[in-house]
Amino acid sequence: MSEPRHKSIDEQLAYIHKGAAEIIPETELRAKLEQSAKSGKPLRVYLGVDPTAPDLHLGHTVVLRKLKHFQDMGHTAIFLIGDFSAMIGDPTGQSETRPPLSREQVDANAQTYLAQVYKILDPEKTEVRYNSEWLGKMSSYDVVRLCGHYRLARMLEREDFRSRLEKNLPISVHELLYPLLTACDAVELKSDVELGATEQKFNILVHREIQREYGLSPQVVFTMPILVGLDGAKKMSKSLGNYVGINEPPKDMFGKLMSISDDLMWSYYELLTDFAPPVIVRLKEEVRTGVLHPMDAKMQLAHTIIANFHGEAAARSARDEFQRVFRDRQSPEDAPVRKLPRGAPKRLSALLVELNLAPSRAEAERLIKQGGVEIDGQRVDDVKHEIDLSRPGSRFLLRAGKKKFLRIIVD
RNA sequence: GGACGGGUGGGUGAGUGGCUAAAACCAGCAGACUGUAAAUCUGCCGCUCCUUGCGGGCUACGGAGGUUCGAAUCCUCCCCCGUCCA
Repeated sequence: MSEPRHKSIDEQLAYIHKGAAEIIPETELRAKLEQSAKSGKPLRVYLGVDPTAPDLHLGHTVVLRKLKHFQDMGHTAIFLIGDFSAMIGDPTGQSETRPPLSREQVDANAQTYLAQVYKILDPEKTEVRYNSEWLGKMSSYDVVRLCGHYRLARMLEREDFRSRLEKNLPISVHELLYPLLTACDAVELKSDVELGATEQKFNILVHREIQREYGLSPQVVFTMPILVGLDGAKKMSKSLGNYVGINEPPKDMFGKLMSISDDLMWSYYELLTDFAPPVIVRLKEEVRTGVLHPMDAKMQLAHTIIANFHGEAAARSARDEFQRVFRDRQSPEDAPVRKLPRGAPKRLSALLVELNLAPSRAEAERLIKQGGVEIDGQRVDDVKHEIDLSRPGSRFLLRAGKKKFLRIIVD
């Protein structure tokens, strides 16, 4: 471990502050930073995740990026994989007990998870832990003791529980255990700061209190806002389909990012880029006064985010491609290629389903009828249209809807 | 354990024997307009077959049986959720 080059406390705080939703208590963070500077002992900062959704999207990166900020300043970033707590599942309103993940599943998930996380964090400097390490060893006696440290009334203060009680929705007892068990992580890790999205605030606060119960110096609660998804309304999530995956091809990322609303772009600037706050303010002002076209601001945003994950060159080519296809209305240069076996003519609608461009024949036909399908730039709205698959080597460009292109080659 | 209320399409939620593939709203999709933005307008929105027609078939209102020419709607049993009482 090389000696970290500490910035001044004020500089650190300013850097850390960007995008933060809440820091509780703020004064304690400063005190801890000062203490750390004095003793040369880095702060222990952790982020806990359930390894249940191994495909990361930009929403996950908000908090990861914050963890990286701490790491960049020489503090210890701890990435905690909640392999044990995942089987309880964080209360979500429809919570069910999930079957425990097998060791193999956990390992596999953790590997794909980490591979993605390391696109942001420095693998050399990241401490990775699994909470089955200690939670798996607890006896029921330990659990009872743990529960003794917290009151039901406090537990029911949680917004999610309260609203479910009000709405007469079910709350399972095991859900109450989630914040308590994960508190053991904070105790075990002796963390100074715990990061999380705002929806984790309650849990992290419980962790803080339990740490105190166990005689530790309580951690600082550090929350980041939830990233709003592409629809501009709901939280970014895979199930809502309003997400940008960090492993997606640069071109897809570009298209998706360009489709966000102008208003939303600013929170993306704040939460997904390292642009300094004053720079963002200036951009915003330029757009407001008409000096900068909002689309150009958005392109810069998309470019910056993509460069983070795929590098500068890929970002640039995604941008060029975007302009070619959507501004200049030319066909995409490198649409994904699909080979089809030679054979009898096939209905276009059947082909769309076969190629996963439509979920069902009915929808494929609808798409065609409504003029959403093009072959080599020509709209095809005849439901009965058949595709000739008899000549080997023949090729055409198929477009289904706004964004989906496939280059078809007959084998 | 008892009393009562409830379980409808991706979501909210109408519907109490046929006119209901099931109102309405939201979400979603396509087209127009654009900056592949937002807003707006138009259309679509269970699956499937073909002769693409206000066409045929199949599946669908927690589950399983039953009554009926006909059931999301009535009956029986079961499962699940909530409230109150203990």
